Amino acid sequence: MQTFYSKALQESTQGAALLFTPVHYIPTSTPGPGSGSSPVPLSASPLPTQQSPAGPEVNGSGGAPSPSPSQSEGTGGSVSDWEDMDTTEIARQIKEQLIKHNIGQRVFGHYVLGLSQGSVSEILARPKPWSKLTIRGKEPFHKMRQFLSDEQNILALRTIQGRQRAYLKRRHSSLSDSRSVDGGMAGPDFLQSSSPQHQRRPQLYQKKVRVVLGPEEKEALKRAYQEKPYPSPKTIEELASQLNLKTSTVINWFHNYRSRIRRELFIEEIQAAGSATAAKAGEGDSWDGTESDGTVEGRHGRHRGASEDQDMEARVEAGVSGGSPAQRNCTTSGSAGPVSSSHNSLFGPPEAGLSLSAPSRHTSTPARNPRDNTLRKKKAANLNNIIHRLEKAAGKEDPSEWEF
DNA sequence: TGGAAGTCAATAAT
DNA sequence: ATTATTGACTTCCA
Repeated sequence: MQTFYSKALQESTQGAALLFTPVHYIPTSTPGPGSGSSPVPLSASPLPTQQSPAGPEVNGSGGAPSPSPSQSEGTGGSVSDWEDMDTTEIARQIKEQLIKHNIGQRVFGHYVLGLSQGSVSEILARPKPWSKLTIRGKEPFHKMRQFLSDEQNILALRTIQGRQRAYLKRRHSSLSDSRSVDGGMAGPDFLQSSSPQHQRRPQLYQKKVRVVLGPEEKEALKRAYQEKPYPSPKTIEELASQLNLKTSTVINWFHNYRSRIRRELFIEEIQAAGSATAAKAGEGDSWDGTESDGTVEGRHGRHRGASEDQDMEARVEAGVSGGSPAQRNCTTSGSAGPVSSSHNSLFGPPEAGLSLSAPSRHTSTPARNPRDNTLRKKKAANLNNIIHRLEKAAGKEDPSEWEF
């Protein structure tokens, strides 16, 4: 039924035209390269989400899981918020389809979701539970579900992917000497967000250089985080100067880190909910058992354990198992020492304890007594974090308690 | 003003 | 070539 694009095949010469009209894509900030020549056909192709409240029929073939339409669940009945969705399941099905049909995340993201490849990767690998998503965050899932509802969608997308590859291949071979087929008008818009374009018109804009924090810096930041997930401006300043980073970088790092840890916790929640069994075993303290000890770890071990690489964490964690941000922050913290001390700092005003000092060299020091230390630190850090959130929630935040 | 959520986009890893 | 990671940025909200 609801095909995303109806734009049937096109004539188009260079295969530029597509079956799909990319979902609306509104470049918020950076007028990227070619923004002038409208890189992405901002076709106002109506968001599937918005127009048809995914009626029951959606369930049809794709088999997208769609629970009973339990009218707007809380979020103020916005257009795209009608019913619950099993985000994990949807993500799973999408991944399955993409793999099965050999469709890349970039194409899928561009034409179906209106998102970048990186965003698609995240959404598919770590979908947040529906209840934690904002209206905006739910949109991709609505689109994905709708996408799954009609087999034609995947077929059309496959066609596009095929053309794209063919085009790129052609270009590659015949364009070795920077031809200009692009000159006039960039090739297929699907190239829009890909790097090749940058190479084609390097002049148009300055490629942003990405700051890459070194292992020591990350290490120090994580330690700092462990002591204080919400550092004061003063602390941030100190961190920045000590690490020789811009304060904005430090601020961003904390934002990102907190955010990513939170996401892990969300994910863990649903997993935990899924398997009540584990609950039994773990017992003990709900806070640590639930929050970040087991599941998150496992998850991560699978997802990024390998890539955690460059930090010593990898090694230390190896002894334990995985390496989620959450876990990392706990595991990592201050190498051997902090264990006990970190405990203090967690509940007391640790300004003093904030030691960015020598990032304990990772080269050696594998996990010494990993399990014990890491677990304890993990719990402590986690508790610290949770307490903070509770404090906040309770509206009784006491700066003297949490800020230095 | 600051934090959270959501993304982008550079780039590292596969 | 594709996917995963992650620093930076935008938007929204309290």
